[in-house]
Amino acid sequence: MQYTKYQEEAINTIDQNLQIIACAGSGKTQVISQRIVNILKSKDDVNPSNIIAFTYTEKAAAELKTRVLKLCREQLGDIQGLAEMYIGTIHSWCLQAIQDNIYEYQKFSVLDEIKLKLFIDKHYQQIGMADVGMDRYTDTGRFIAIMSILREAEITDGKELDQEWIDAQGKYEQTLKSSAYFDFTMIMTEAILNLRNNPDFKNKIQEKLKYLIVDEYQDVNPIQEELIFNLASLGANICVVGDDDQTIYQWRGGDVRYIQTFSDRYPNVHYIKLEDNFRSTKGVIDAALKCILNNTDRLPKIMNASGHQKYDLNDIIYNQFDELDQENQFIVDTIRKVRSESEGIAFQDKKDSKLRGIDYSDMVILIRTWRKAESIMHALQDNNIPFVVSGVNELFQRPEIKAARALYEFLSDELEEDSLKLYWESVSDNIDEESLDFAIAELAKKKPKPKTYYATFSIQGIFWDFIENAKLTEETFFDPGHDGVIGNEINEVIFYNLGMFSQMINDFESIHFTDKPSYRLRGFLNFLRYSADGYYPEGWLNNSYKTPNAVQIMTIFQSKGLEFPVVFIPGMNKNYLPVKKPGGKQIWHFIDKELIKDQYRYETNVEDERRLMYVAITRSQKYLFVSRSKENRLYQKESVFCKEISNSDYLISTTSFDYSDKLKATPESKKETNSILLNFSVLKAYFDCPYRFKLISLYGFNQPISAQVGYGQSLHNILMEMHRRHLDGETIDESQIAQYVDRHLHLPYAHDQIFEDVRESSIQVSYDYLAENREDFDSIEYAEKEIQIDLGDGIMVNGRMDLIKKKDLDGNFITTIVDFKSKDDVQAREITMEQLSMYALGYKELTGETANYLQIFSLDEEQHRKHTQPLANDKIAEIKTKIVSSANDIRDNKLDKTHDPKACASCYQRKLCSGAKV
DNA sequence: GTACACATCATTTTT
DNA sequence: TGATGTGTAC
Repeated sequence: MQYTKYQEEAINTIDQNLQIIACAGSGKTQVISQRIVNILKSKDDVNPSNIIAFTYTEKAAAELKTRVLKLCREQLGDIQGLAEMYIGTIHSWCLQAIQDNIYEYQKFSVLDEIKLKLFIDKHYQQIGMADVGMDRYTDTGRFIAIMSILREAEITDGKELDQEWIDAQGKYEQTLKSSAYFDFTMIMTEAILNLRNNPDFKNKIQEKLKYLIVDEYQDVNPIQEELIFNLASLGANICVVGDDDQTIYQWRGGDVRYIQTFSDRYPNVHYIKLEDNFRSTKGVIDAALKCILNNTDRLPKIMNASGHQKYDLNDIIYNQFDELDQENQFIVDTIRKVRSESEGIAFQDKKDSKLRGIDYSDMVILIRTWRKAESIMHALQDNNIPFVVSGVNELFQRPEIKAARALYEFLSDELEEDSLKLYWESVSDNIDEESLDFAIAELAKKKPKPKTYYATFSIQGIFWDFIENAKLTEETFFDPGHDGVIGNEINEVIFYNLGMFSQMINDFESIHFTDKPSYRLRGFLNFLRYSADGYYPEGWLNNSYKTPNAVQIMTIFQSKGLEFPVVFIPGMNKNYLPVKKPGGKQIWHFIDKELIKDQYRYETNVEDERRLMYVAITRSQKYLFVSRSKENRLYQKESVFCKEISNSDYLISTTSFDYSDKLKATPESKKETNSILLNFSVLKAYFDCPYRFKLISLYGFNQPISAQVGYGQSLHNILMEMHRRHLDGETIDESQIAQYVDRHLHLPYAHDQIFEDVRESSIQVSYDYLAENREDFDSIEYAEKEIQIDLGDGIMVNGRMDLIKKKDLDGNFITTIVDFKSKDDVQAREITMEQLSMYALGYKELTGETANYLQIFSLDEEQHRKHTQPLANDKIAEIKTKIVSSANDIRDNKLDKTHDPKACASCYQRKLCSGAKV
């Protein structure tokens, strides 16, 4: 790999703080990755665990990780402990840090937006929403927004928050904490608080951290900057990378100023600009610059066209039409010109790669708002151009979702039996009538009575039973006459959507499981009507790891970081980009605008929107088609950005251009392998049965919640504290056990009596464990150790080992990997052993050593048993091969049924499966 | 050219 | 609920 002078300089600046301004297409990720490898290479006292790299999304993290690991393998060979390098989001680092170091937080889980909304509505009074004059349900979203702004933003100097809001904030956090929940903000505030006030915590972080790298630094908000500043203050070298022209997350409080003033706030900063764009032609770059130069608030910089892509006439076109249909027709015609039936325009991905014909998946249509997508989708569909869209939320229009909802309307007597039957018959003609009648009859028996015990009523269980009784499987919905959307058969789409419905039930019941059944049922229907609608995406893109060969339609936001040979930016009208402010109730109706420092950042302004336009244009490697037409009343006039880019000499208006004399080649999708990140439990499901994996991981069918949920995890946490404290040099004795149990035992769905019983038995189990194993404690090497395996080719597996023991038998070290099970399950033993041999592989990556024994330790109250097996010599190589081939099958969507009676017998998902053999 | 009434339309999304 | 476009009156 050839680096430019400035890239080289960035890679080699490792003893000084570093700020990199990286323009679009400047090879940023490659530079960061190479710099990390360079640190490991040239610093003898630095190992992977000394490095933390923050990215903004999980996806970006996976990409960076893959790149770093690849370079490490190439340049450093077999290096141990790479898993201990942190590459991930700020949030997950914080969560990991506090859960790893503060025992109380191990039982906590994080509420995502929809569950948080359910939780707040449930605890409306207690949580303080009523006190600030907000209405239940209708204002919840705004309450959430205010809670995050109050805690993530800064308060204007000299202003003070009203007491009622301070109280509400306190109540809100207290209520969440008492149920062992975090919201996204608390993860960060807790980490910062502990860095400041908890010396043990601070020391543990400080001991390790030597290099901190922050990608996408331009999008950092005040609380994140505070965390970064605190971490850097521990004495770490800090490197930030970003482009102030690509700040597009201001609605999260992202503040360009942090990157603009970095060197004022951090000492000894070396400043490097990467101004070579290797992605796009001179024409694309010129158009982008003509636009972004109108922003006043930016760091001075240039952008050179330094790549191999060459501008040709008619590459960049801007057209205006009178009618929307004409505009869409232009898009269709252009797609056909670029890629016709058998040939595509020749394109060269890299300087030295061979020519290939542009294919559908090389083209993207970028939109600012989702309402723009519909007419384009129709035009493409009518012209048989394959396309994929992600983020359309019309799920509740789908017949299978209406039918699933009807089950519960029937249960709560809002719907007649005949109507319910009609709903299901409209999903597919193939449903067996007799089975359907039977399923409905069984369903009718489950109507909740006033005294039904909550734990015997399960919305999820009812759903699964209905599917089983009605004999609904993926095959049922097969319909050769009915086209699914590209890449997916219609039956896959329907089953995916039913899986999404299962997800909705799970989200709801995870908050409301202990509600009285009749009340819970009503609540669920309201949830579907008022909250869930519009929140869950329709399933025709995300149900596979495979990217289909199709034109992609996505928002400009989603396109950040991607590149395409061909980019369309349609609908370029005033009020669309820059977007018009929406009406309706705003959070500023409830809190004083003046209160929040730089409040304007949370509202979009023209410069923010211009940055979006800039991001959109710079996605293109060569072809760029901007267009507009008069739509409805709001969209009559041309966007100001069109006038700006029209100043570029490279931009032409024409509909009669011709690509026929261009060099052609056979269409061929870009070869790129998506990184695939698996964990051990997902892989375990795959080993059992690939189709089971599909139902769980791709379709999202969730098993019903039970009153005992949490017991196994609690036991793990209790033992972990014992082991960890022993490792820290403390003496563990029986007198502490009750304390550990009370700290960790968390059964969110158990009533008082069950809780007491489980508490008693947990104490007993822990007591016995300690008595029987104390002697062994000195041989503990790790307790709850995160491991990660990199199998190359973008395949990564991660997981946690419960316990590693290393015994010194007179100079011979015997290593045993232990997995705790709360129940002795004879059937699952074999599969658990397989899981343990995966851990052995992880252990080898971590330490370079091969474990000797694998042990399953069952913590059954009646009989605590150990099953120990030696690790066979060839087992590690064997399991490695097995994981790689599994990962490749997952990538190719080869997820067939096992038909193995043994696997089917212990599979809960068999209720949804046509191939189950028991 | 401007003031005003009235009709029309209505974001993005990550953790 | 609020911003914008259109039509009308002056």
